[in-house]
Amino acid sequence: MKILIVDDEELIRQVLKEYLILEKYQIYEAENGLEAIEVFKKNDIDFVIMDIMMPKMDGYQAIKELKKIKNVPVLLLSARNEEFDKLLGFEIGVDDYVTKPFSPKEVVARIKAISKRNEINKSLYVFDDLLIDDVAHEVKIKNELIMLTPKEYDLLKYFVTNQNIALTREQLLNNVWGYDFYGDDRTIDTHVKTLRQHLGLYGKYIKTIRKVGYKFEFKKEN
Amino acid sequence: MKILIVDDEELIRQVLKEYLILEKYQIYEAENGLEAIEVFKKNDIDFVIMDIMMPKMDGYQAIKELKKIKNVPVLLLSARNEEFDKLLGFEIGVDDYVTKPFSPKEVVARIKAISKRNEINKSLYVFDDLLIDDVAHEVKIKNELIMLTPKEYDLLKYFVTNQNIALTREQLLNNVWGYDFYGDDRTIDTHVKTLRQHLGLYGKYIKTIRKVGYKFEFKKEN
DNA sequence: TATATTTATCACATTTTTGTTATAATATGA
DNA sequence: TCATATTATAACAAAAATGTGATAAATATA
Repeated sequence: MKILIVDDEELIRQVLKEYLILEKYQIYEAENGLEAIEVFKKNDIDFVIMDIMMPKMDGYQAIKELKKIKNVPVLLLSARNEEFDKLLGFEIGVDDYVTKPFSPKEVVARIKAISKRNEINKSLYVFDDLLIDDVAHEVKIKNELIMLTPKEYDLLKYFVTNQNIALTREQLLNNVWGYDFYGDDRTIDTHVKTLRQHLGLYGKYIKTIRKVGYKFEFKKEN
Repeated sequence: MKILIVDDEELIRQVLKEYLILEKYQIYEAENGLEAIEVFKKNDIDFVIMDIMMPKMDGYQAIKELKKIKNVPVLLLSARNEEFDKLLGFEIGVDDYVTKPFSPKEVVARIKAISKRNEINKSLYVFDDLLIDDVAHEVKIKNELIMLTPKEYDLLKYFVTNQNIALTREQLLNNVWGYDFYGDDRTIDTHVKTLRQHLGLYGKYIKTIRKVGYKFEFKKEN
């Protein structure tokens, strides 16, 4: 996980960095808001630790800009409670905050908590032994990697992100193949076939809905 | 479009909010039924996501009250299927539901689906223990899946979307079979027969109207 | 460019659904 | 009540939809 630390005090950045590296996080740094946006654009940052008071562009502004690019969790650092209070009025998406002086351990603990909280947001789908990890772009059954073709993967992903919804062939074509695809409906059937084969036991969770299309519906068996 | 999220768990509200904001919806929140009504009165809400189990005033009550003020589509969140079953007796206007734990993406997809439908073209029909969920394209009786053929399903859907209306065979042929169907009238009878069979106890709610056709009319017993 | 992989389409097999027919059951009205 | 009209039912053949395997076209990769 890539964390971006934004603070004008080098000492603070350094201390945090040390602690976070111990936790296996990958660290990026920035001295002010403008720099933060630069770094944020270039790297696929997962988490931002942001100071409010900074030269050039302050934390408020920076967070607003960052959120436009990608919605990441933000932990705010502020010198005093009053500073933070001002922020509340802005209703920027801040996930948590600590006031200076803080203990690095507290920061680490809070980052972990926030990360857990957003786990629902993660692109990880688990159906018993079937695991679809979209970040890693891999599918596993009983911890064994399943090799899917790109189309099969896309199709599966669309199915699991639209669980329990009857998907028409048209919908599937539009959303998996794209609106510019003018091929045959039956193409889907073939891909569903191969996908089911690859999914083995889990293939049956792709239900056929006659005259309509298909539906992914997982029901735990006992 | 303004969506009101009513749930006592902040995490759930937050997660849903994040996803729905990405879809450009304007979000309002409430922790319980009472608060929901407050917020609902003050703002011109277009859609409500409602949890059943809440302190102070539960979802049942809240929906009833809200519907008095303005008839908006409601998506229900419920912890378990049993909770939802209880609701069936109430015949409140619920348009769709998901059971926890749900995927935020499914909720978004369902909201989109419901929004597309107009008043007449609802997605969820409930008659006591009979449930017709058009998003999932399934029919349940006492929470048991009923297997219908495509024609039976279409026929049933046409019946329930035209409740209490005597439908001539011609109407049924035109609207369920299509205007280009030039077959026999008796075809309907056969499909009504099998549909009634599949609906078991609920089959009787498809009334025969001699010399005319059929009518779906549900009346709560006792 | 050659090779391997992936994708789309076709043709045929299999399964499911549908419409029709014939016959039974039921309702209606004289 | 009975004759008649109308609907319900069951069986079955025809039609339609989906599953499948083979193959050709397209695309990516070395």
